[in-house]
Amino acid sequence: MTENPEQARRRPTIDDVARRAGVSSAAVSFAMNGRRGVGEATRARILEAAGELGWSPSAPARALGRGRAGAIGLLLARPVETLEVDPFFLRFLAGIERALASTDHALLLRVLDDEGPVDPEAYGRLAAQGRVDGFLLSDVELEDPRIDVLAKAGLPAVVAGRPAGPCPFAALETRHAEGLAAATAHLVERGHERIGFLGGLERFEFEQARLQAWGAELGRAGLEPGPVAFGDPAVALAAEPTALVCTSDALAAGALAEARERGLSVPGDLAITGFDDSSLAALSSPPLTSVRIDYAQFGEAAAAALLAAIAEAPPPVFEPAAPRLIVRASSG
Amino acid sequence: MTENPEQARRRPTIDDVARRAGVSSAAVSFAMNGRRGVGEATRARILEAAGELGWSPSAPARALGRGRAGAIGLLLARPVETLEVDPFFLRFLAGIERALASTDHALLLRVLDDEGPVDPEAYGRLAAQGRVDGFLLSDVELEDPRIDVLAKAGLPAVVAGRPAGPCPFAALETRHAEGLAAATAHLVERGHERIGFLGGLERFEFEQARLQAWGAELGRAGLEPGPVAFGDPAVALAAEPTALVCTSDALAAGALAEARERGLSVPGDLAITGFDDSSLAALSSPPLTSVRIDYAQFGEAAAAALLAAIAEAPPPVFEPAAPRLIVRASSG
DNA sequence: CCCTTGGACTAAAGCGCTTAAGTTCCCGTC
DNA sequence: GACGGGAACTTAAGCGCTTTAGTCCAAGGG
Repeated sequence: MTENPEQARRRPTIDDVARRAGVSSAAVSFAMNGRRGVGEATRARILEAAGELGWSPSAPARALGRGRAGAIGLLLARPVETLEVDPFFLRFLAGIERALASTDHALLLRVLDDEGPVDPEAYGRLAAQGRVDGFLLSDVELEDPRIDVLAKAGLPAVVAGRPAGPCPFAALETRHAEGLAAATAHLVERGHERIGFLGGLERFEFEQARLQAWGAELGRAGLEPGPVAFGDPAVALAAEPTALVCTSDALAAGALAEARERGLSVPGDLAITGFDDSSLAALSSPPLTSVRIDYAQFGEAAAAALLAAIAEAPPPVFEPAAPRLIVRASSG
Repeated sequence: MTENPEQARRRPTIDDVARRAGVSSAAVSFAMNGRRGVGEATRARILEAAGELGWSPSAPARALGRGRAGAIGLLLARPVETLEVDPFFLRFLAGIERALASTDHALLLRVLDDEGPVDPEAYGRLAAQGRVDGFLLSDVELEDPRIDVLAKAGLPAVVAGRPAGPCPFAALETRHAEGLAAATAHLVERGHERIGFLGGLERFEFEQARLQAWGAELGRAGLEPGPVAFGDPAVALAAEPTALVCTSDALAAGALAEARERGLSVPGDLAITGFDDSSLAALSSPPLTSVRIDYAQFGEAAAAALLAAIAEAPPPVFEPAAPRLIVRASSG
């Protein structure tokens, strides 16, 4: 039966390839994994046989054999509406893919649509099932429970952001805070003296980092800190700043709408800067001054770092690109 | 060695659970898969043992044993900038996750950042590696090469959209065209007689479907078709329509900017409708009339259909929600 | 009382790889 | 000319499940 050459179409296995190349299956395995122990000619013959049969090693079998899933996990816990507005995620994702493309790791994505903090269970399950070899963490919160959960899971992880507490994993960060400082400095340069800050969700570490950057920049300029608000443009405008630094374009667009409602002209009565240079920035009116961070590079670096950690190799260095301030009409 | 109770911490296996529950590993397998052949009491004992050990079946081992990956694949081939602007993808994704959450299938995501059509290779590779049990196809193009590739791969697939050619897979579609017709009808009602159409990429089937819906609606109203353009708002405005139906909010925002440049007031000189009700719609000025399609429901249904196909079960019925026209200032 | 039947469970053979531990064979060495 | 050593392969034992083919036993039927 199993030797029947007329067997039904099934996926070829390593043995089919071995037979066709006239070697043992171990030789095929060696050849496919670039290990030494196979001669040049033999290797070529094996690869040719594999090509002719259209064979690729079975990922599950491989995973089982070497105890590695060959995949990494990314869990997102923001509500969809937030993801939609925020270009971070997709750019970061594109970067991850770029890093993964050269290896043959896959990306397991899980979008947890819940409100509130991530269900740490979800990580544990994926880890317990051996579906992934490691995790990428983004949207780090100040008190992030996921870090503990992952530490217990025994899998490597890489944090995209700067964890507040002690953290056993490698962490990468962009120069986003510097970008926010640049936006603030830009407004100072324009002569503003009452510059407010409008952030998103207070619990995210990056919001806090940006708040600090804003404060520090004002300090450097010898200015009093302006009003600070999170989430609500109305609150931000209530204190009547002459300029407002926002941590996302969506917030800035919200502030724009609020300003319009109050009869304030932008940038005349109120200068506004956004963040991330999303499509909103160029298309809103007036177009928003914004800051562009290379999140794709960030994603690529984070994935590369994770792959290195999985391979127990030294982590690659990450040189985050400088943020770019893109000045448009909203800041005068 | 292997019986050493003080062995190093490693993930528990089915045998550990079996031993603890005092049964064979087969019984554990049966219990975990809800098959008959284990008594109620035994089943409970097994589940308890599994819980105590924190054991979940290994996904790779399972995949190998049953010849199923336990994962589905979604490949995206739009350039990132497009994905960013278009809320379809994330909403669709959220829906998929909703469907997957109850089963224990994982989602393998691949973002192909290339320009141009999808590299069909990418599908083949994932299939050949046995990483996925089926595919979800979106962004169907008129002449879509992926359908042939997938048909050859021998894996089930579900098409989110309406394939133009013959297609061996189940296909689902929303009532988006109806939504575009509603937007058109809305403009007709407002008294417009010269209503243009501005689409995105001509090669997508859904753009064509919307173009047709627009044309049909105008016909129904006894109006001549207005100017048609793809991609470029400037072209759309050159023919001086009094109203413009756009197939995305980003296009509509572009048209808005173009109108402003030409000194046209919106909606006074030109009424504009967008599509998808993205964050852009509410935040641009004037806010955009738009159409909301329940893409999350769509994603959920598509994933459910795929899971059914994989299980060789009859496909669930999909009752696409009615599109909702959201009228805002841009249409008068 | 024997035989069938079916439910509860076990033994063991895969699934398609990887890899530790050989086995050959050849080459260089003293 | 025997011998050590290394490159090129092979053998076979896993990896952790699923599943087929039993085994065993109690209950029911004749």
